[in-house]
Amino acid sequence: MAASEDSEHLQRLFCAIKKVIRKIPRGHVATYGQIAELAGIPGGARIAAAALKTSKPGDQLPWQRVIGKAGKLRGRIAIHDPVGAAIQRELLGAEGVEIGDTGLVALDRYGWMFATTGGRDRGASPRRPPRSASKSRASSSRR
DNA sequence: ATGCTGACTATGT
DNA sequence: TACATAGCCAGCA
Repeated sequence: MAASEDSEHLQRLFCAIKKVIRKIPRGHVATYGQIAELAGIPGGARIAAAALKTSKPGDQLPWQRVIGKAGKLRGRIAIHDPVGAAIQRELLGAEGVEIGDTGLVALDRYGWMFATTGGRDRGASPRRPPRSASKSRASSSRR
């Protein structure tokens, strides 16, 4: 069974990753590491990325919901094609995911299994309107 | 068979 | 805070 194991292993890898990505509920986003971990590949964030890269738009994979741990929209399309980035941003916004002015997604609010499982540490107000009246820094941001 | 790259992440300076 | 380097796993040259 070793021979077929390899094939199955590869198939299972991509299949698991795709499955995980499809499991991402609407209005939420997940990170590569999270997806890889759920797919059975802890630390294989690049594998999840590779899976998306190799996959095609016909796979119904909501790659838009897959972002970096920093909340930054990653992706060859988003980087190489500014139009693609705009599309991703638009799609996420249509799902209810709001993006900061700098293009950052609030994982604290939209993070998959992060806001749903009540991950929030301490009552730090999960919903914290990010920027509002910038200009005056100082303020209490942090803490 | 060996090595580099890559849609990442964490740590160090 | 920002840039640079190391670690990680799989695909591809």
